Amino acid sequence: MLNEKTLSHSIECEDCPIRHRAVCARCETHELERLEEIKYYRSFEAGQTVIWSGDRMDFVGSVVSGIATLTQTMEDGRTQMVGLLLPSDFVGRPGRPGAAYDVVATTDLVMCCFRKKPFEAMMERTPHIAHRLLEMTLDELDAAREWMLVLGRKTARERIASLLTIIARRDATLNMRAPEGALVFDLPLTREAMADYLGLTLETVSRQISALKRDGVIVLQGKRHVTVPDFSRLLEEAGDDSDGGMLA
Amino acid sequence: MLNEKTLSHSIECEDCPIRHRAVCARCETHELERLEEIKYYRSFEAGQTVIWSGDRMDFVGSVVSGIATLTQTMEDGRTQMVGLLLPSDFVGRPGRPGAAYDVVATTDLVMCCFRKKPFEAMMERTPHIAHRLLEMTLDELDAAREWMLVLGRKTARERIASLLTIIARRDATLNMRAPEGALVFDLPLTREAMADYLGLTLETVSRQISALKRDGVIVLQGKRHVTVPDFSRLLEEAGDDSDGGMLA
DNA sequence: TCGCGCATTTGATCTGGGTCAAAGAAATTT
DNA sequence: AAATTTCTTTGACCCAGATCAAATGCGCGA
Repeated sequence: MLNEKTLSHSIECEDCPIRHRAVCARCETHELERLEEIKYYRSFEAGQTVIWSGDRMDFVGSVVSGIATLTQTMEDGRTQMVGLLLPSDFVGRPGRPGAAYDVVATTDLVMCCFRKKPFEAMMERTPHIAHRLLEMTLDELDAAREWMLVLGRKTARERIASLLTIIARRDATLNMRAPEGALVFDLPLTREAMADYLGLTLETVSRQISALKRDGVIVLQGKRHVTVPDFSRLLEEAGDDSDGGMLA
Repeated sequence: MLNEKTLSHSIECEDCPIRHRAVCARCETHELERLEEIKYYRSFEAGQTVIWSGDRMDFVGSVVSGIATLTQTMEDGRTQMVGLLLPSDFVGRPGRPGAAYDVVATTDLVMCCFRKKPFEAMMERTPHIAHRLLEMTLDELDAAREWMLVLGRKTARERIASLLTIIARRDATLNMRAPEGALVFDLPLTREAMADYLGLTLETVSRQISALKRDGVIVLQGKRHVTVPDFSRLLEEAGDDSDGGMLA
């Protein structure tokens, strides 16, 4: 979540449309130049694999634009998405040699990367970076555990609503509220990708989205553009009555 | 996992049967005394709640003996375990005011705690502590994501086998191998607690354990004492052919 | 504009695991 | 040792979601 505290501890990256959440600009300004030295950009097309699970990973970085997914695959082909990477999200495991999951670009993707060795060296010298990373990793851990509840105990309908909730909360166009406090956003995932995230089949995803549409919880224009007329209703459907600070 | 690297970066705590994994004794020995000053022990009986989700949490610490669980509960009573705390596991969220989950002792439990404020202050001064905590949090994140695959895609039988695999790998008596490379351990959880971890009902857990017994994958003496005659067979049943370093 | 490929929807049927119910088996208390 | 409670197993039945199959867009290049 891009809250005030997060932003105040971010690097200002004049090239990127987002601010890196990994390091602290305010406290360690003198480190900025060194970070700039080891920074580079990588672009990927939709569907391209950024890195395969188990491969050596010699960079860390953050998503500048586009969407990527972290997925695990079993030998027989069953796959489970274990993370959704949106702009400003961090990728990489400082101190770990290899990638633990497949990282796949689901839309065209731009990443801002830092070479890993120098980044880790800088982390050694700059306590705030380690603290910032710890903070971010705790956030990811919370998100993963929240998702364990979704996967372990929620019904298909609740899972869809939970996913819509997450996307609504994180989508940038969320600022653009329609009248009456409605939320408008685009689904960044195919039905199949949603199914992989939700532990369902794509048919079930499609059916439940149709059901939510039929029941007036959401309105669909086309297949991807979603309007949520009443967000608290959606939260209720998600089986989660904490509004997470979205509403007053 | 208690590997060599982990132990070398642990505090030697002469009172505890385990070594704290939170901080680095080798590099920052001068900090040991300060840690000792803010250290205290807490005991809990089986079934007792250590802390409720949302409550203010003024300590961090690690499990000395016994087992605790992290659980999330929905308003209607559905619960999902999101973490299993075994001896040497760390509890607490440095930098976060409250507990995110219910922590419940499932057996009699002893914890070695540090008051949070001074611990955090020490973390500020001692880079290795932040690094160690980052490392541990990355481990927990991996475990949580691994479990997302279990909850999202595995069958009931595979889930049971996955849980047995985890317990077998972590149980101390694992060193005590029976002849022929068999593994012997005790289940530290009731059928209901297993169900909460696995996203199943206790009846399904019971049935699948019976099935694994019938098929010779495991042998049960009583309800809790388990012998695994062939660990690679168990891994196969878990749908996970990486042996995680257990076997040569 | 047509036609091809892909994403999505919808239908029909099947099944793994949930639900409800009851009967053991241990552990604990009296 | 008998009684009570708690944990576990097993059975019968049901249903949410999977599977298999077909139709319906929808976008894009020729």
